[in-house]
Amino acid sequence: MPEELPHRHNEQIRLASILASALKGSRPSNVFIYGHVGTGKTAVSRFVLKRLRNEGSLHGLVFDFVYINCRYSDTNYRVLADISEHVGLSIPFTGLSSAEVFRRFTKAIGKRDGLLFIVLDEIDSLVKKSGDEVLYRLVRANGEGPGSRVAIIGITNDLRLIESLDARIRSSLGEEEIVFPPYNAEQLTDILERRAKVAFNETALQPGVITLCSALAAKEHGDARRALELLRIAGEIAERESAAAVSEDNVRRAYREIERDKVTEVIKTMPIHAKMVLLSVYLGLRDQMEGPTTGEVYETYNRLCPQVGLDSLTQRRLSDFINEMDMLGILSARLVSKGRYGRTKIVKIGIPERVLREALQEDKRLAPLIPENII
DNA sequence: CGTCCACAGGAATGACGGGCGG
DNA sequence: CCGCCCGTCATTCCTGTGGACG
Repeated sequence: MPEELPHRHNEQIRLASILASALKGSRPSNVFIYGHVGTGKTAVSRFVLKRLRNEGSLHGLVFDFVYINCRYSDTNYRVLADISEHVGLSIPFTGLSSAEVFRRFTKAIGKRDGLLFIVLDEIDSLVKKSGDEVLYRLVRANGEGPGSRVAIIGITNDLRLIESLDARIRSSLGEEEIVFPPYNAEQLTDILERRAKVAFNETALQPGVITLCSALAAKEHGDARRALELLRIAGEIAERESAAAVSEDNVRRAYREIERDKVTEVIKTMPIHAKMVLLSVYLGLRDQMEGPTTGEVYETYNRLCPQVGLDSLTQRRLSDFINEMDMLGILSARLVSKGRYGRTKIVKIGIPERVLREALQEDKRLAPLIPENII
């Protein structure tokens, strides 16, 4: 991790100046941070908070912060549990009512001094899945009792998130807003060059490698994390082949490899019914170029299930699977109306066929169902 | 211009595995 | 051990709907 965050100076200043009122002893505004993935939202927040904590201790003030990634803690309960554990409580992963956890949390925090910053990263996945109840509670956690107080920093990739929140939360959480613009290709190049200076020998990168990495990443909303990952994987590929230097071709291979690994990992960990749905879509694809409808997928799925000794689920459940995989980009489902002949979704595979086959083959239970020949 | 298809997707409900305090 | 509540997964029942057909 670098000591500095290039091209994010303005954002650091902005966030710092909002939070700095804590140094004067008052509770800083809650902050909402917007921006695409890999635009440095998380890094800047952590950086600023760490410095603020240090600065605070110089002035005899106690600042603490919890970082919670709401993609993994995506229920009210888990968010509360995570925060509570941070302040020294031990909370079982299930068993308590969330009201109880919240009560314990407010009690514990009342006994502490200072200010607790709660960073809720990827807050959109929490709100989408579990609503905004926790947010409401946390926002109101302040007035209750003396002792320490909380300030909330919400981070989201979804720019429209705040509209979907309850008005009371909106006004309180969105007291301040910061938007992180994506990095452009030039800035990405600069970031990569700084990092490459540390990570690679001077001659280890062929000309054009860094430019290609940043160009590929710039296409994906200026994702700096992706750019760095590309460079690293490309380096690993070159190393594996004991090449003298990383080539542009290595970068392109890294690009494909990253894509593939991400997808197979996701598919591997899916429940078997989801895999069966995926396979059904794949088989449906073989007959028609347009891709099967939900109904057709369900038919195939129903036919397949008994062959592996599985009870089939309902079509309602299956359509949830299709939607989930659509969100993940494994499938692409398009809502079409065929007028008199109904309204359905046309489902297609969103990943290279070979990748899909390999991922499905991993599961011994459905391997026998996968046909030899390709479309 | 209304009908009606083939679903989408929301809401309520229930089974299940689990932890809690008492 | 009990009664309670949790999250997760799944079912059942339901209302909503874009647009070709008649």
